[in-house]
Amino acid sequence: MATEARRPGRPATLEDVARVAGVSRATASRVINGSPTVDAALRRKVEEAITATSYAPNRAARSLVTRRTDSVALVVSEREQRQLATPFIGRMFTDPHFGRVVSGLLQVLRPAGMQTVLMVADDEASRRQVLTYLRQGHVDGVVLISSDPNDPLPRMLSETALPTVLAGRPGRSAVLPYVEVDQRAGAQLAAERLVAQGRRLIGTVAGPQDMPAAQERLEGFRGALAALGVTGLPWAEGDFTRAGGAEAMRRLLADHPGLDGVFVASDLMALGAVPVLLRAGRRVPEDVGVVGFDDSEAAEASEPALTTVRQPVEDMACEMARLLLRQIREPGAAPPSVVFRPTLVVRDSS
Amino acid sequence: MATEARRPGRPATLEDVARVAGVSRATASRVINGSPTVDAALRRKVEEAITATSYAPNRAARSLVTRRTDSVALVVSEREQRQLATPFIGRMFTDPHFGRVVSGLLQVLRPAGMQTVLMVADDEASRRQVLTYLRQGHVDGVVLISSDPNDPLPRMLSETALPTVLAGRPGRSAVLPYVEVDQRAGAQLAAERLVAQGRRLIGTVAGPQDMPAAQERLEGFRGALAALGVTGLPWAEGDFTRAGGAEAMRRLLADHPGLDGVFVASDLMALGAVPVLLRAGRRVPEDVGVVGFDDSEAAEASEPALTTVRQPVEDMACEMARLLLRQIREPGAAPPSVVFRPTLVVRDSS
DNA sequence: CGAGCCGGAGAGAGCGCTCTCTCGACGGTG
DNA sequence: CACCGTCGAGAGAGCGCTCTCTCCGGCTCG
Repeated sequence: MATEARRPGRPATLEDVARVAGVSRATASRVINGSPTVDAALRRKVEEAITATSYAPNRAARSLVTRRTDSVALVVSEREQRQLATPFIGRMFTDPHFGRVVSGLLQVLRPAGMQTVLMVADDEASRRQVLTYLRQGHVDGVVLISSDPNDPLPRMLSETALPTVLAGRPGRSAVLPYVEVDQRAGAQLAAERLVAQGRRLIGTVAGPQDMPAAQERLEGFRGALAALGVTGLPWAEGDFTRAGGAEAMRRLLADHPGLDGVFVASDLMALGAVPVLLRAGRRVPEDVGVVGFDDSEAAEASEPALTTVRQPVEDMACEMARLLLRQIREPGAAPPSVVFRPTLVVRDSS
Repeated sequence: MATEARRPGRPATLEDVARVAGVSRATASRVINGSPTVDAALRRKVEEAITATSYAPNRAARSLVTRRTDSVALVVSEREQRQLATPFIGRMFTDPHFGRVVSGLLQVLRPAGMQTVLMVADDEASRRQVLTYLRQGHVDGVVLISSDPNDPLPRMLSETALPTVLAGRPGRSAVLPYVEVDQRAGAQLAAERLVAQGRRLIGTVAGPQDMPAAQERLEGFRGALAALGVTGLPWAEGDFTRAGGAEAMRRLLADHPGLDGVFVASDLMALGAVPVLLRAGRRVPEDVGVVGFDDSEAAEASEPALTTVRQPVEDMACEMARLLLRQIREPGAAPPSVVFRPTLVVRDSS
């Protein structure tokens, strides 16, 4: 169209829009930012000009003056992977759980017009780099997913004034809002299920005991069993991987061959643990009942389908995004953390 | 430190650095951007000032004048998911394959100082939104991962001048560079393996035949078998999901109970197909050999461990990032597409 | 010894936008 | 009829940076 491309090859600017609409730049800006003090006729003209020039605001220019960027960082913080030969970045990315979190976040961030910048911190250097980036005001807020309980990033972030939300309670104390599932309540659901089925020789494959979530699942499970009159909980520690779950199950079974029920603190570990039981000649659920944790996709696909404690991961991620947006819009008071109630999903394994 | 924070609460600017170093803004800028025409003594002073003020350049301001943003978009384009009750964004995120791609991309982008912005296009509106964003110059380049062969986005992107790389060959013709594995060669590896084991009643669970990759795997497999003297390939179409693989396997087995070998066009489908065979009383690999495609993590974990055609996903993603960076640095000529050679990973299933 | 050259540094414009300040027009009031 | 308040619109500064242009001083060369 004739009105377009005053300067060849460059996208239209507000100046162009104003000229086409026959108004000042300020008025065009008012229309774009929804100011109420614009005459209806002029507003129409500006809107037409915007269409005619296919104008879209330059975020860099806007951000320069407003000090907002309309984007947030999704920071994935991982334990350093020194032992790997190939420099493999972001092992967490291949975890479907992570994908569910991303999906939930985008569900809220996208309609809010927020862009999401993906960053990984997996060693001292990258952590510094990420922090510098964040501190420099390139994003309005941060969602931090950390798999390392000793991660210094939460504390470092809490020292900046940057709005931040954590996925899960941080290992070290940091006064940042987080979103998490009630681990103890989840463990209690598992305990109640197994006991209700008449199982009494119950063990658990726990997660790494330096992670708060894993600790709470173990303690919560032990406490719930005790409340139900079952004491003396045998357990083995896995590392939240499939292989780790298998290994822990093997140890547990060797020490306690009479087990008739197992709470495995993650579905992924359960996926490793169940075959160990089967190969040892135990039928699941007839001989040994198994309850997992997460309700990941793997739970449904496993053989037999896994009875498991469901975390509403997507909902939790949505809530994280909402908490973050609230902090961004109302600076100052950090919103309270949110703890979700887990539910039990009964399938075949118990 | 005393020299910091000339203006309270705001990060240091180039002006601050210059003042602290006792030079002009221009010289400070030269040092930061590595201009060679700076006296060594001044350079030192500026570098000290940078440290003292913990200065980091404001990207918005820089981008405003350079028209570069030092960030690229990772656009995930998916078929519209109307049928879902909950607005579930980005089902692809939960696919470990996607995570591997992200990991590979970051491996190259991060050292290059490029930020990665995550975007999803899953319907007409979001596609337009994404395109507007991209066209406005908010990113220097685009990596497009599309699961929809009829996706209009590649064509739309090729009409912009924006550097772009596609993951996989696009369904519709678009003159954009892509990175992909040689599908036919992969299918040939599978055919050779099965035939070498003396199998002759060979079928295949193919992928959706509107996807080029799935087509080529089927045709490549058929062609390779023919070259080996095996003709008349029975096949069933799956949708690249686990359940779809199981369903297709069931149909295939019902029509051809005498099968002694199956090429399943993705590991995920194989994960569904193998249990169908086992439940039908076929031993794997004794009665029926199974070869998958992808060498996903699932392949190793499956029971029996899956013999599969390996795609070097991370390497391919690295290459995508490199192609993109090259386009960004040398505008004009789009680099050629790159096709990777697959390899066969022999495990237990065939 | 003076003209020309060149390396190195500073001055200053301007990228596209927002937002304050100013101004004009209009209508209601004393 | 003069005054004031209000509403809508424009003028213009300035966000932090890059980059061209200009200038200065020291060197080489005729």
